Amino acid sequence: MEMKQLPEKMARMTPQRRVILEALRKSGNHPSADRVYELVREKLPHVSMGTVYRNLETLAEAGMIQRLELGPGPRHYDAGIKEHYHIRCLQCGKIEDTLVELPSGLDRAARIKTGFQVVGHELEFVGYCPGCAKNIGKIKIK
Amino acid sequence: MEMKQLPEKMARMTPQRRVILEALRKSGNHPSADRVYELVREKLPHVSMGTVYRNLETLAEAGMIQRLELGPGPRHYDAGIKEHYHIRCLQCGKIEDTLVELPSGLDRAARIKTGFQVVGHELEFVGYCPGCAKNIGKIKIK
DNA sequence: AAGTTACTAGTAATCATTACTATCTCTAGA
DNA sequence: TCTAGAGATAGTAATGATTACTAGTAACTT
Ligand SMILES: [Mn+2]
Ligand SMILES: [Mn+2]
Ligand SMILES: [Zn+2]
Ligand SMILES: [Zn+2]
Repeated sequence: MEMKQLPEKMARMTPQRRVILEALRKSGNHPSADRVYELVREKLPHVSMGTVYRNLETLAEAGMIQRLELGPGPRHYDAGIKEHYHIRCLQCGKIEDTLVELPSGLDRAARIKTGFQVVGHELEFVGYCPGCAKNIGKIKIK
Repeated sequence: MEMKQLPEKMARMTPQRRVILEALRKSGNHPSADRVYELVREKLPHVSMGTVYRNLETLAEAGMIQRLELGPGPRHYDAGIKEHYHIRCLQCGKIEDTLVELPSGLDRAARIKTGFQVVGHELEFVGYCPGCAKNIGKIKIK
């Protein structure tokens, strides 16, 4: 009897995959792949960068983590999977959750305006985190 | 007597810069740098990729065009500078304007929730364009 | 146990972007 | 008008992030 326990495209929960998922969950914030790599290496010194990328991809594909594709620079990952938005500091790059709500009919409005079959949306706020904000103006930007 | 006619950081309107701006404006859609490069080369066969990147950056910095940093893949540019949102086709990558409105207090709400000094936000819808939507399901995705 | 598939480490390759360098061009005085 | 910068350019090298490839290992199926 065959039964599919793990999501599509993820046949096995390997040690590497498990540690990568753990690392992301414990990190608290929204690390990029190479930050996850650093964390994972503490447990698995021989892990390869490719394995980290591949598994972050696989986990995201399976809906167990979220990819954050917005903004410039490297991609970031999020252990939180329920929809929520983020704010990014233009100075230091920090990414934090932003618990604001959007009107529910938004995607429907987009479908009506564009004729696209709308799957969803991505939203990111940008600004300066408290720490950086207090220094803006004091520091000369280059 | 010194007088600054052009926006900060853009001292001169060179032929290359002008053609790049023209190309973006005439393109209608939301090209990436290397699409702009193709278009510009029709007028200036000897233009270099670096010039295209540098000037798109400069023009954006000067507020004459908009950079679209959303989603995966290369950066895109937009001759339209008033705030509006976009939708991206997950199949073919096409980017179109989406004329929906967001509640006005949104950035303020984000500031209150996060303590960040909020500069603005970026929003992108994702889905399937009419052309691609009608083929989804018919085609085997690899 | 054997065959099959998923996965991994290590490395090479690719893609998008930025940096560097020598040369050119414009412009503001002298 | 001449000239010294500053600004810009073409061409190329370098970088950063990600993906692809390869040969070997581990796990599942029968
Ligand atoms: Mn989050
Ligand atoms: Mn637009
Ligand atoms: Zn900051
Ligand atoms: Zn499409």
